[in-house]
Amino acid sequence: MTKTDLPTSSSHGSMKQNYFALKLSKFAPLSEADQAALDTLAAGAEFVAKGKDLVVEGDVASTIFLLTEGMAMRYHTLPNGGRQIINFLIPGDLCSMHIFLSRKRDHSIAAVTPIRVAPISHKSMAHCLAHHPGVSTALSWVAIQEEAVLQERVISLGRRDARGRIAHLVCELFWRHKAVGLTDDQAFRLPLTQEELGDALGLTQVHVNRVMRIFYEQKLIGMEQRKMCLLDLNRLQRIAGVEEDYLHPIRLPENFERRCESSKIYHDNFNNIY
Amino acid sequence: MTKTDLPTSSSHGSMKQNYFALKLSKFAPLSEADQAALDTLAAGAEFVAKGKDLVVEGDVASTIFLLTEGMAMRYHTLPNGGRQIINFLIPGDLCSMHIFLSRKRDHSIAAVTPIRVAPISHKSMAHCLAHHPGVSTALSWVAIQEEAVLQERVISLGRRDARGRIAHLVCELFWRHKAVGLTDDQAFRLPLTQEELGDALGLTQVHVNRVMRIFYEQKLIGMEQRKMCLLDLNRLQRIAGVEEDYLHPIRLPENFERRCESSKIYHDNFNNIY
DNA sequence: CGGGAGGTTGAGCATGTTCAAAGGATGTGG
DNA sequence: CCACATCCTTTGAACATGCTCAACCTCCCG
Repeated sequence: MTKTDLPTSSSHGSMKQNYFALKLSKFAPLSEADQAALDTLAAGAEFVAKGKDLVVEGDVASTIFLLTEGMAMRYHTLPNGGRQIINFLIPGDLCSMHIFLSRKRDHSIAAVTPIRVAPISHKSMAHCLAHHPGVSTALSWVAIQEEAVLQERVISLGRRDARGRIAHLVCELFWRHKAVGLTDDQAFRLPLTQEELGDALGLTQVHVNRVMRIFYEQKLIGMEQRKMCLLDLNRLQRIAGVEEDYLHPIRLPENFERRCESSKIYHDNFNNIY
Repeated sequence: MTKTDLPTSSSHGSMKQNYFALKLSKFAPLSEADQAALDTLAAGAEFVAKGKDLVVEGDVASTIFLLTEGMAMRYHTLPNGGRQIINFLIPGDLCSMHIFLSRKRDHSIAAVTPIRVAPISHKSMAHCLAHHPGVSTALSWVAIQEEAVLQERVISLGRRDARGRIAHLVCELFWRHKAVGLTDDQAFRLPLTQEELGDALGLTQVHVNRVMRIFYEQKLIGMEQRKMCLLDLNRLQRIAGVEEDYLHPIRLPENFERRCESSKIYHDNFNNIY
């Protein structure tokens, strides 16, 4: 399983779907030109083997990566050997533009499955942002949304028990996959080991197993061939401790249109920093 | 203790220190004009009583608040009544510009002590960003740094035990206070109850107490009159699981100057969203 | 002096951990 | 195509960290 096929797209067609463009389009209207620009960015996708580190410290001013296929993770290794997975990346996600902030070897990004990433130079990113206001707007929203997800993780780790954490993570990943069209009804590909889940949730692999076992028995979730199916979303949400009318942060904010005026966004920001 | 004096500035002078400007100046060089603009922003500070909610949902497009004195917190309440404090705000911090993303009553901001906040309208913020590139640059860095802090919280909650979490939080708060000149040698004001610490750290008040008790006995920290003193920073860092040569994310990135070119930053971003 | 908020302490308990071993699944090399 | 190796899951039993409940203390402030 090192150089085999990339089991990402949930389905049939072999037409290459641009998940990045799809995701951004949910945050701001994208013109034909915007779309084309995004396709260009995503074009030169390269293969990276499972388990390989994509980003390590030192690459201070290196490239940004756009994940086009497979799953990756951002993680941190503690002095005692423990690992905390900060979050998972799915197709359409950018590998944090802020990595350069980190110090030594902590806080890297690795491929969880075999993946494909499109390296994007700072220059071409800056160019794209400058010339495609829609993209800029959308990316700003993406950044905000990412922060919201991080906050949810804090809440999970701080105040939810094992059941709640697992239920919540599964829901989160489901919503995110859905946002890029990578769901198949209530199911989506979840190629994570129980150990990886544990490292993201602050639990041991053994305990993740036990809880998931119970979830299976209670027909809350189903899993086969690395495909996870949410059999009772409502109950999962209740276990996760999200309100009845819970709307995931991953969605358009209300009065969205009102706020989308024009112009580049991230753009100057970006230029300034890099 | 509802309307008494605000016990913020560690010291002597009654000259009003602009912590916001001080903080930003560590991220980008600020001109006289920039400084003046920041002073204007921070000018109309209003009093808010301890325990009062500053920001609740619904204030979608309301003002931003700049904390000038005292301590506040961002928190979330779970359906079961539990509370997770996402982070603490100290003088010079902005109350997240992204609150409008949240939904119902979850995720509010409250005053932990009596505080003073300067309300900033979107318009004046936008104006400031547009005309003061240095401010824009610095604010971008602040946003990045905040995300880094959030990540550290995830790591703490996920993979550190009670001792590590407490040691880490205490160090973090120390560094942040130091960055705005609110430390007095190894000491700083920490007006948090053990319950609040627990709610930030995913622990119970009782357990926070027990661990801190041990820290006192081991002469790791000292506390009197709500003033916390780090008696052995190195050992604390080791307990927190931060490397020997640990440099807090809160600092200028290496090759910083190289990256500071010019121009507005946050600016367009901001205009677009609000 | 009395009330309240916050800190301290104890005893029993529970959720989740550790260690260990065995049982699939899957892919590789012979 | 089988056999082995590896990685992942499953399960059990003992243990431990941190929780709950409950009481008491202490200091501040009115």
